[in-house]
Amino acid sequence: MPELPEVETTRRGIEPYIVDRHIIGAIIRERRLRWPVAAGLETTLIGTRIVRARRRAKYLLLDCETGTLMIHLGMSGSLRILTHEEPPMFHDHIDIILDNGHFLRYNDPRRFGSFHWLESDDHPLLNHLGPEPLLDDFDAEWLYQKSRGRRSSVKQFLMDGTIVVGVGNIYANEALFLAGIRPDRAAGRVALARYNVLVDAVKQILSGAIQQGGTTLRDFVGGDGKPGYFAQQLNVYGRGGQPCRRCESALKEIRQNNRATVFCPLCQR
DNA sequence: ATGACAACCTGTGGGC
DNA sequence: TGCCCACAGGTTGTCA
Repeated sequence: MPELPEVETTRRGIEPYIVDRHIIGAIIRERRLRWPVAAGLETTLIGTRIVRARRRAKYLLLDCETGTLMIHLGMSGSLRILTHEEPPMFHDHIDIILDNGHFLRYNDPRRFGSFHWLESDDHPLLNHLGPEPLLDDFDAEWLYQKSRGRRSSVKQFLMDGTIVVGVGNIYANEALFLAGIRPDRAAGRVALARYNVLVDAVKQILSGAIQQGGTTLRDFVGGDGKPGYFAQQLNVYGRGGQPCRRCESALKEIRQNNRATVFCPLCQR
């Protein structure tokens, strides 16, 4: 479920509890995630110290003295801090035990997430990622240049991780609404000036969602176990058939590449 | 190179 | 109440 704001919320939530802590143990109850968890990971982690918690795209990168633990939350993953030991609940697949008695606990019903240990700063999964949407190298010129000749929709283009990372289904819908662009318009037929508006919309939506602690639809919780509050500010996602907040006409819901798309046929062109 | 689609999973909600 | 189907916040790999 997590998109970039939810991953960033998680990172900020766990960071103060894990940075500068030594890992004294790890319990892996279920190794069958998106990719199988490496057999020796428990041993690899023991004794190392976490020096920093970074994010790249939707990956959490826990830099340790001896390497980097790369975590993806998939569709249904969450991480939280336990201040004391608690019996594992259903789908609590991984615990990382810290030297202050705290636990970092990973829960993931659908098991689309992943845990990788990186010896260097480099992994194939990180190699072909596009720019971070909140940094300056994500701009209209980049989108414009990458989109020329593309016949697929601008929404699909925006959700392509080689173009820009971190924009999932919710925020793609929201950003396109804010920018006034129809999601089913061909990416190659959006003018540079409109990509300028879209870039601003993406940045605005994502930073707003981070400020609100992410979007909780049914079960997302940040590192502190609390839900996010951005759902109340969604303009289109999950509102098919309901009135547009801007012009009151009925929002249209369609399906693009098997994902729900909602837009206002009047406000978005 | 691009694009469409299946695949990996479990849980939930709606319709009947 | 219960069953079945569609759908859910992601991403990769395969095939045309």
